[in-house]
Amino acid sequence: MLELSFIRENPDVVVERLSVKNFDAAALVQQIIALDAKRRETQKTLDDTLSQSNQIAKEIGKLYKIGKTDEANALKEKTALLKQQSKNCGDDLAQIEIDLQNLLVLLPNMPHSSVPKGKAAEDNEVVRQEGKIPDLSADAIPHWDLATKYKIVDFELGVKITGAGFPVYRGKGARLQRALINFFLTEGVKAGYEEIQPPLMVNEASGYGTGQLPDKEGQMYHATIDNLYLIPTAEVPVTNIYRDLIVKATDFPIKNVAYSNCFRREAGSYGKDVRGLNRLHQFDKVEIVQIQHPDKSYETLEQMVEHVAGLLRKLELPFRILRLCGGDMSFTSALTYDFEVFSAAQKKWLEVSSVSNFETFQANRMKLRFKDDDGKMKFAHTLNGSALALPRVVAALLENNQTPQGILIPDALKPFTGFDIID
RNA sequence: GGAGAGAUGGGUGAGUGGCUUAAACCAACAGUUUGCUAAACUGUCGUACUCGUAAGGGUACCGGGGGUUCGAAUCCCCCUCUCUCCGCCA
Repeated sequence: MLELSFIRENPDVVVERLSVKNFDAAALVQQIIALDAKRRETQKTLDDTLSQSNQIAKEIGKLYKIGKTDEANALKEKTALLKQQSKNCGDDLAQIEIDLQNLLVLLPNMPHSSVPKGKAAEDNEVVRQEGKIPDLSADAIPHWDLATKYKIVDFELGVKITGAGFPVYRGKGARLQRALINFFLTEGVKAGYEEIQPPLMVNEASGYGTGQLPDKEGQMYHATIDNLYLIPTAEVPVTNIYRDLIVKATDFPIKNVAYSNCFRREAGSYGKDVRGLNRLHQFDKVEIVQIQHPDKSYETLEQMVEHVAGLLRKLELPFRILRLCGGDMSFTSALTYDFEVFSAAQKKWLEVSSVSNFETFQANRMKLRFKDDDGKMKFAHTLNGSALALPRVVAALLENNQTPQGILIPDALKPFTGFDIID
C-alpha cells in the first residue's frame, strides 16, 4: 500500500511512475485525494464535537460534587444534541476511512526508476548470464523421464495419495531434496541470516499483511473449519513476524532464512509448462527475507541477488538474471530480479528465484516501523527472495548432469547428499 | 472438548463510575557530579489522526467489537487470545 501522505504531496509522481506498470492511476489518485480531504474535514468536526462534550461532562461532575444538582441536570440536556452529532460524525468518518482504504489497496507499488517499460515477459531485461550451457546429445532425456528411470520422483504415486502436483520423492530423490534444503539453509546461515522454522499455516491477518488476501485468495489452500491458510511461501509467516512492530534502527538489517513446504492451488494451469517438476501444488523452498533502512535497501537487494547467484554458481548451473519490466512485475514490488536456470533437455529457461524490494509497500500494510535518527517514525523497507525453490533446480540438475552412467552430483552438494551419482 | 482465572504503556504492576492528566518501580535516553566504570541526582520517556509557520492545542486508544451513562480502564453483552486443572494426543 502506498503511503497516503506521499500520494497527497506527489500525485503526479504516482501517476507517472505507475504508467511504467501500464497502470493508469490518474482518476484513482484524484478520488483518493478528494476523499482524504473529506476525511480530514470530518475528523476535525468530530474532534470539536467530542471536545465540547468532554468539557460539559467535566462541568457536570464538578457541579454534582458541590451539590448543584439542578444546574447539572440543566447541562445534561445540552449534551443530547452533541451526542447525536458525534455519533453521526463518527459513523461518517468510519465509512470514509473504509472507502479510502478500499481505494488505496487498488494502487500497485511504484516501480523503481531502473525498471524498464514493457508489457510482458519478453520485455524483461537480461542483466547478465553466467555458466556454461551443456551441449547434450539430441536424445537427452527430460527430467520427468529421468525421474522415472532412476525411480527418484514418482508422480503417479502422488496422484494416488493426493492428486496431480503432489509428487512423491523417494530414495536418492528424497535424499537430494534433503541435501538441497540443507545446503541452501547452510549457505544462508553462513551469509548471516537467522534461520527460522515458521508455521506452515497462517491466519487471516497474516494473509492480509503480505498481500495474499484479499485478492489472491484463490491461490491458497484454505482450511475452513479453523479458517487457516496453507502458506504459498515462507515469506508470509516470516515477514509477518514483523507485523505491528516498531523495530530499532540499530537492528537493521534484519535477516531471516527459512525453509518451508509451499502450497499453491495454481488454479487453471495446465499443459506442457506444468509437466514434471515445472509447476507443483506442493513444493519446497528456502526463502530469504530482509528488513532494512530505506536508505540501504537497494544496496541490500544487490547483496541478495549476489547471494542467489552464488548458490547457482556452486551448483554449477547456467543461469541468467532478468530485471523485470513494469508489465511483468508483481503488484507489490518496486524492483524485481528473476533468476532462471537453463534446463538443457527441455531447452528452456526455468524461473527458480525472484528477488524483490517492496520498499514501504508491505511495511505500510503491516505497520512495520522504526524510529529514524531524526526521531521520526518511518516505515521500514522489506525485501525477499527465493534462495532457492527446489523443483526446477532439481529439474535442471537432472537434465544438465545426465550421463550414460547416471546423474552426476555437483561437488558443492556432495557433502550434503552423501553420494556422487544417481544411478 | 469440559471447568475456572485472566488480558492495563518497552517490562513488572496499581487502579470497582468524576480526585487518572493511567500511580509506582524497572528498563531506556539526555544532562549534572566524579580519574574511568559504577552510583547518586535532575530531566525526558507511548501511538495514530488532526489544527497550527511555530510554540503549542484537540481527539482517540487500557486484548478486539458493541452497549449503558452527562461522564467508562472501571458496569453490561459478544468475540479473540493466554494461563491453571481435567479429557484426548506425537
